[in-house]
Amino acid sequence: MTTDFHKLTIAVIKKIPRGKVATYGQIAAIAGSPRGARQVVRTLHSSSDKENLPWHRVINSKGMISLPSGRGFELQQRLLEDEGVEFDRKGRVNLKRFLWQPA
DNA sequence: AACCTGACTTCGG
DNA sequence: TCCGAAGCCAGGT
Repeated sequence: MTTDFHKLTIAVIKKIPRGKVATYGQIAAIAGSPRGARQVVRTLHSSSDKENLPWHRVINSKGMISLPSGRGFELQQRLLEDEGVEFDRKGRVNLKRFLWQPA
């Protein structure tokens, strides 16, 4: 897939600072497609490794990790905690504090 | 070309 | 705050 959206998405994800998180929809919007959250997912699936993307900093709008337990969930949560991102009792991140605010 | 699927999101009850 | 339904987009079959 070689669309502008794809490239932009990669570029945007690379900018997410350590200790912060971004939502799929947020990234999609910045990349120019407010409704493209699902495309962001594709990009992660296809280029997270080769592009060296901080995929663990991408979570859903509820502030929760979207991966199924046993297939990355634990890893993602650990990586984020290592960067200082906190999870509440129900595994949610306080977006008020950790959401990346490009500005 | 139709149909299915996914690391999503928003909205109403 | 939680749950279900409906909307969305693009790639794979």
